[in-house]
Amino acid sequence: MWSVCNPKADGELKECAQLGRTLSRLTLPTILTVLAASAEPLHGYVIVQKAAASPLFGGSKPDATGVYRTLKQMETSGLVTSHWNTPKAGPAKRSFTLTTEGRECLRRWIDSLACYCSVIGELRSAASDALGIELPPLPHCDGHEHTL
Amino acid sequence: MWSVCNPKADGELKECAQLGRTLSRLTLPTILTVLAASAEPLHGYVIVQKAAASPLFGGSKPDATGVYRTLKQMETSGLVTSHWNTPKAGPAKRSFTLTTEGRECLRRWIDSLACYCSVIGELRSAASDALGIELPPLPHCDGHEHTL
DNA sequence: CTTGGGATTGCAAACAGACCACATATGGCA
DNA sequence: TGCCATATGTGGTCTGTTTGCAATCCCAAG
Repeated sequence: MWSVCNPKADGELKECAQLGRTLSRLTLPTILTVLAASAEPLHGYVIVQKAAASPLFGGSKPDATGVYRTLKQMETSGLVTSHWNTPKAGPAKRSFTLTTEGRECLRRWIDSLACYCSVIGELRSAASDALGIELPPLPHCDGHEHTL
Repeated sequence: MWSVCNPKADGELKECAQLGRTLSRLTLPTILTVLAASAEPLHGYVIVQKAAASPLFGGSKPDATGVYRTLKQMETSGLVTSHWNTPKAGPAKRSFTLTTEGRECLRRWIDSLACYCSVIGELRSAASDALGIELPPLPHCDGHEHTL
């Protein structure tokens, strides 16, 4: 059903922890990262493919609608620019390039992500504390071999 | 405006990374943890206070309405039980106790949180990779000294 | 003519978040 | 005595975001 990560069998988790599919606000930094990792401009469709390979989506493609929407919103806020390729052969494609601002934004996201991580980590350790068990080591989250 | 964590000045982050206030799905495990950490049953009002001290909310109280609603939903799904205290003096209070199922659920959440963490960590390292900078060490997230 | 890459819009269900109003109870202050 | 702040619990509404689905369009290859 959802895909962030699945340390246990599907069934066991479904019982209880209702995780969101996408950690719900991480699509944007994922797209930023995909773009930053690429030498050339990419068009939306390719971004969807690449994003699918990211840890966030763990192999299953995110809904293209959402990606296009995010991309548009990113353009209006200046994180990316786009231009149309209208090759003689093939459909028109819109290619997106990261702006300097976009790169800056991603740099900031690195800190934000660290905060997310530490908040979650603190909650996690508080939880195992409260249960009186020792903090289990981070399980190796499989289900997706990440190559962004 | 929001409070998860603020490594930089407010302004700088607001520009770009739109973090949600609550990482949006972590209220439930927070409540579970608060309850698990307490020897006696707690009533809603106290849970709100204690949750406010958790890393998630970083000092600012979550909306009480939401907490009560979550609590109710948790009861119908068997994670907590409640009973009314109607002391001679003082208003009636509803006290919540974690069930075995609730404790089990929290245990599962510990794994889920680990996954969140590792997904975010991977994204973070992919991002700094893509930017060609080295992974900055986790900044110390202040703004709240956590004592759940 | 169907399939598939590529982009976009609209809609609707779902949910989160912030309020507000209400119902009690206690204790303190003027 | 009357008013108010602080506890406590609950219901309702309003607004906004998420998000997935369906439908549309273009073009090319088979």
